[in-house]
Amino acid sequence: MEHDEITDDATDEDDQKPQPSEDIRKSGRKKRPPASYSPERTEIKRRRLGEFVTQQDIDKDVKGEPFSCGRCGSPYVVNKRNLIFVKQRAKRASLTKKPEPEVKEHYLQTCQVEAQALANRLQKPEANRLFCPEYSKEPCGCIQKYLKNQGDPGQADVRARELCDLLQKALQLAKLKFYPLPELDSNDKPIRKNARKKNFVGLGMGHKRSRAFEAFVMEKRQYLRNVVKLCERGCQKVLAYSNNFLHKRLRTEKDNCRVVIQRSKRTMGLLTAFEEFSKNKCCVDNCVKMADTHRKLLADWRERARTSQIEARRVIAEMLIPSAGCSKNCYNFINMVTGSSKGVISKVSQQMLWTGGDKEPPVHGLVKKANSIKAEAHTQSQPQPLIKANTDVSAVVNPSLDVQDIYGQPSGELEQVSGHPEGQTHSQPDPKQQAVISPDSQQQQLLQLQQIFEHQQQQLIQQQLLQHTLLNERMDNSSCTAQVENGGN
DNA sequence: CAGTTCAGAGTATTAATTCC
DNA sequence: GGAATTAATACTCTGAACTG
Repeated sequence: MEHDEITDDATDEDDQKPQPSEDIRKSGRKKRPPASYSPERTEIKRRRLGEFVTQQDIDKDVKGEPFSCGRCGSPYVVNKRNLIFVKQRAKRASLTKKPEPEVKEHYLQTCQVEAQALANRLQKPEANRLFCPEYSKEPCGCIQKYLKNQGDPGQADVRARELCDLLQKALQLAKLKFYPLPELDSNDKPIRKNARKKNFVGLGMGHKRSRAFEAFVMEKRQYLRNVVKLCERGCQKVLAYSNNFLHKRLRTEKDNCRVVIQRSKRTMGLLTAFEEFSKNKCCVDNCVKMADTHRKLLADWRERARTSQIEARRVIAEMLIPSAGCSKNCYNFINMVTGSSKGVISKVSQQMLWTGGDKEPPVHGLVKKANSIKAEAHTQSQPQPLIKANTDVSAVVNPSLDVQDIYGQPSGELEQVSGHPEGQTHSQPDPKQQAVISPDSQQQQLLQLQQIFEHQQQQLIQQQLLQHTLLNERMDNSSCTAQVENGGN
C-alpha cells in the first residue's frame, strides 16, 4: 500500500534498477524491486534528458576527441543538455532569420505599385498609403488581405473607400495642432508676425498634435485592431500616426504617453486578490499560504512589480531566492503575485543561477548598444596608453574566453555554458566603457570581476566533479550488473 | 512543475527634421 | 538650442502551447 503511494519521482528511480526477475507476492501482486534514492536513471531516460553517460558519448561530443578538463581532469563539459539547447537554438535561429533586404525591398515596391493602382481606381491619391509594410519573417499584408480576401470580393472597393475615408480624416486632423494656429495669408504665411508666440505656444513649439486627432486615432484604432483585425503597423498606416505618437512620454502631459498599455493582467489590475490566493493550488509546497501569513510583503512585491518591468524583474529575483536549501517560491505563485509570465520568471531564474544570486536586471540591449557606441567614440579620442590598458583588461576579465579555452569548445556554442550569459553582462561593464573610468575605480571593478569569475569557475568545477563522481558510480554499478548477468549465463 | 518556444505586441533608442 | 515630431531599428515582454 505504501509503495503505491510513492511519488512519480520515486517510481522513476525504481525503474532504473536492473530487474532480475519479477517476483510475485502471495497476493498475486508483483513485488516491486527495492527502491533506490540515488540519482541513477535508466539509459533511455538519461538519453532523453540529454545527459552524457557513455564513453561513446564523451568521445563524440568534444570535437571528436576525448575531453579532459585542464584543472580537474573531468571528461565532461559542464552540461551536455545546455549544449544541445544552444545548438538547437542556433539551428532554429538560422532557419528563422530575417528576410534578405532585396526581398523586403521587392515586397515594398510591389505593395506601392498595388496601392497606387488602387488610388488611381478610387481616384483618391491618399489611398497609395493603403498597404501594410510589416515584414519581419513573413510579409504581414493585413490591409491588402482585408481589401482583397475578406468578405465579398465585389465589395473590395467599398472596403477600400472605408479605409480611405478614415485615412483622409486622419490626415486632415493631423494638420491641426494642440495650440491654435495663426491666421494665414494666401501664401500660407502668418498674417501677423510672431502670431504663435502671442498665442502662448508651449513646449514643442507648436508641434504637438491636437486633441481631436488624438481622440480620433484612439477611437478608430480600436475598431481597426478589433474588428478589421489589422496589425499595429497597418493601423499606423491608415490612421497616419507613428509608434512614438502612442508611446512617447510627453513633458506636457500628466499621463505622459497617450496609449494605455494593456499588455498584462498586472497593468490592467486583473491579478488574483490576496484573499483568493489560498483557494488556488500552486504547488506541493503551497506557496499561496504566504498570502495569509505575509500579506504585507506580497502587497509590497505586487506594488513594486507594477511600477516597471525592471522593478518587476527585481521582485521576481527576490522571490526566487532559495530558503532552506534549494526551496523557493514556485512559478505559479510568482506569476500570481507579480503577473509576470513564466518566460520572464525562467529568465530571471537563470540569471540568478549564472550570477550566483545577482538580483539586478541586465541593462536593456539598446542602452548597452548605445553605451558601447558612445564609449567607442570616446575611446577613439583617448590617448593611446589608456586604450592599451583597456585591451589588457578585456583580455583578463572576459570569462568566456578563458572558459572556452579550458573546454576547448568552438566559439559561439558554449556561450550559455561558459558562465557568461546575456543576463550577466550588466555586472561586467563593457571594457570599452572603462576607458572613461578613473584608474582606481577601474582597478576596483577589475577586482570584483575577477572575484565573480573565480566564483563561477568554482561552481563549474564543482558541477564537473559531481558529474564525474556520479558517472564513476554508474559505471561501477553497470559493470557489476554485467558481471552478475555474465555469471548467470 | 520548471522550463522552452514562438508570434505578436510593447519599449527604447537614434538620427533627421521642424519650428521658434 | 530646445522641445516636439517622424521612421527605422533592435530589443524585450506576454501568454499560450508545449516538453520532459
